[in-house]
Amino acid sequence: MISADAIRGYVDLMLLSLLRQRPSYAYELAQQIHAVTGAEYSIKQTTLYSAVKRLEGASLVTSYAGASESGKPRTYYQITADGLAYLESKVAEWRDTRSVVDRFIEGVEA
Amino acid sequence: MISADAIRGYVDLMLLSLLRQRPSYAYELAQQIHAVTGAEYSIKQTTLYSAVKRLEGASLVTSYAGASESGKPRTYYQITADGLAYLESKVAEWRDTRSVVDRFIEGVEA
DNA sequence: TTGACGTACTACGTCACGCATAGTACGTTG
DNA sequence: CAACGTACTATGCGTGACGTAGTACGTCAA
Repeated sequence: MISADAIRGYVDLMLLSLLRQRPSYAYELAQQIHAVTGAEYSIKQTTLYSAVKRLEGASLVTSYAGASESGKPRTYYQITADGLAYLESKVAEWRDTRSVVDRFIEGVEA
Repeated sequence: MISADAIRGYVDLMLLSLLRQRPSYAYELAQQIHAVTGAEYSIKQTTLYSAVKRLEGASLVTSYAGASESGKPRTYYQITADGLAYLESKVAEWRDTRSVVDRFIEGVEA
């Protein structure tokens, strides 16, 4: 199980990387995160909705109303060119961070 | 340059992994972090002091007064058995998180 | 002698993010 | 007709890294 603290700062990266594949809606994004992490992390509803709003506010995604198979219509999110660029910069930063943290834990048994 | 957001949650891990080698004091820890990260991350004084206090409060490190070559005496920090165990669990969590994030960014150019 | 510099801290406040808690609302299905 | 899954919104909290600021001590150069 991955804690919220451990994943903090990478929710946006996860969401944008999923939206890079194709437009999606909140509920599906949550399911995909659950699946991709092998159930090690389940994003909370509030986290997810506030994250997509944040992304939309920053023009990294745009939203449009789409039909749902059942119930209320859903809001689909689509990555923008800015969002893609942001994703790429975050990925670069992630790779830097990863190599730095790895350098510290060399030799630590776990 | 690694942002504070990217490193957030891993400062304790960095500090404990340094203290695993040998006892040290705040200023030296800051210098080591600067060096190990290749100057990509410089921990701020306030961050560092609040972090070691947090670690001490959680009994993950203990402190003792030691002489300094110049100026005021310094506080040395030493990792405890609990601290070592905590470090190992954090390393395990880091490895999980790392593999999860990597899974998301597969195929993203940076 | 003074003042810049490096070292060694402390106090206080700010901000963002992930989450807890709670509630609304709609449609299908048993 | 109630339970369930889906599709959200509102409010507030805790934590951690940081900004800003100040104290204090010693050395060294001008």
